[in-house]
Amino acid sequence: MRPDDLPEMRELEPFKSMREENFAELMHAAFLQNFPAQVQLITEGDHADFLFVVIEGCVELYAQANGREAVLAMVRPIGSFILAAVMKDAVNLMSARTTGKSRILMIPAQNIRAAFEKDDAFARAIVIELAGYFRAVVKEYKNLRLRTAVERLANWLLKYHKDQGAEGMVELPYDKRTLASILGMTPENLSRAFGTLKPYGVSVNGGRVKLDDLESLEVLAKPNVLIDERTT
Amino acid sequence: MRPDDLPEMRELEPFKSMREENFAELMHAAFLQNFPAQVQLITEGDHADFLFVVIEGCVELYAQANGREAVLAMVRPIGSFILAAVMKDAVNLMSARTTGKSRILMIPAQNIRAAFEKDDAFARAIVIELAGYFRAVVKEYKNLRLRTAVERLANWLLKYHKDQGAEGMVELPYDKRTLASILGMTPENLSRAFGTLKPYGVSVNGGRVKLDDLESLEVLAKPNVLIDERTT
DNA sequence: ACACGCACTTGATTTTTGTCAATTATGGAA
DNA sequence: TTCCATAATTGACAAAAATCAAGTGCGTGT
Repeated sequence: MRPDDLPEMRELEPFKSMREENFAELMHAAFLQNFPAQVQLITEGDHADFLFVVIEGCVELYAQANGREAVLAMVRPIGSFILAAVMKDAVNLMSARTTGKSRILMIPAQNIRAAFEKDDAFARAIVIELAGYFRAVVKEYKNLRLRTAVERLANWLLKYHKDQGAEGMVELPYDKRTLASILGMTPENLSRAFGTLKPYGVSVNGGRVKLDDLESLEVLAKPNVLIDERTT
Repeated sequence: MRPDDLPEMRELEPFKSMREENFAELMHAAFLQNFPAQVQLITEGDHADFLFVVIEGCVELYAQANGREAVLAMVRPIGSFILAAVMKDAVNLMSARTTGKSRILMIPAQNIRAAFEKDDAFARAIVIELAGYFRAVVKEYKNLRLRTAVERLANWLLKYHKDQGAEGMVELPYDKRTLASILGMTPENLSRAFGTLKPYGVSVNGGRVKLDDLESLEVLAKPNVLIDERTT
């Protein structure tokens, strides 16, 4: 790949802080691939051979055990995944599949690690990146431990409502079965959770959710910066 | 503090990789404190002013919301906590309290960040440290999402059984209410979970648990390296 | 338009987990 | 030792969530 094919990559942490020559070298080793929907990119337990960067489309990170499956996160442009496994030269803890047509940059793990050894600024940027990832999972964990399913949905709605301009409307970014799994519940339970939120001004119409009474929804949800805030 | 007061600190990642002068400087800025049991060391939401290193004793990391409380982790010698918050110069996502008499090293956050800027090897060691933390939380998250309470207990027993020499006996390292919270259940439920494990050769006597039928316990638990292994 | 498949919903039921209350250990301190 | 506070257990019950089984609705392709 040519280093200037993806100017937005250069703007992305942790690549922003890299020395030009190291960035160029990394990009030369990388592959930019187009994938259709529902392609398995990595499987949990496999060795992490690439760092993945989602340039376009959407990727679902999930895990399986005991006949159960859980969606752990969705990665949208421009976001990377399995950085921790790459840095530790270890196996993936999650699987990944595209949920729609996607354009994905694959950077060989050994090149990432080589750049990490060579480029001090890159190494430091990765610290901040990983610290952010760590804190994001801790928040997800707290969300699951400290809230019921209805509370998780209510807070999810408030968060995405703010993201989407806070105009009394939330557009669901994925289908409901995926949303249910992200929120740690079954699709049936998500339907019912929407039902219990009706008295709080929440009305669903396909992928559109109308929020008519934010005050009472917030009373129910009790949003918490130490769980819901993305940047904190 | 004198740099040679704690030789074991020097052996600990990420301090092992530090240049001698930087380590000495860090240690000079640090405080070694003795705390009795049940002392609140940090509170979630407060700014992270110190990196904590448990030298002796035990510290409980926990979080609260919606009138609920969850123990997220126990830190034993020699382990550190809130590294991510220190690196990001952010607020703590968890609270911490001593569970018994403890000796704790407190290193001012700005000194950690200064050493991080100055010492390239230290910066790189922190990457590995944080990547390990990240993967540990992901495993905890998967444990919670993909297993029932009884399965979590069964796997916890198998893990600690191996830790303690695999001699058919597990000594509980903390009281049962704490263990219950670590496993994401109520104390009442933990009692009942021990009850359901009785047919699988599990018998409890105070803080001692006897495992008489590891084979059938493993059939029930279905241990998974991508959840239960500490190092992977 | 029609039929088909699929996502979603709804209802009935079970399982799992939490809550409340009452007992029963258990481990110091006097 | 006895007493006391606390931890742990047990039972009855309630709530939350999962499961199973129909249904409904909706968009696509023919």
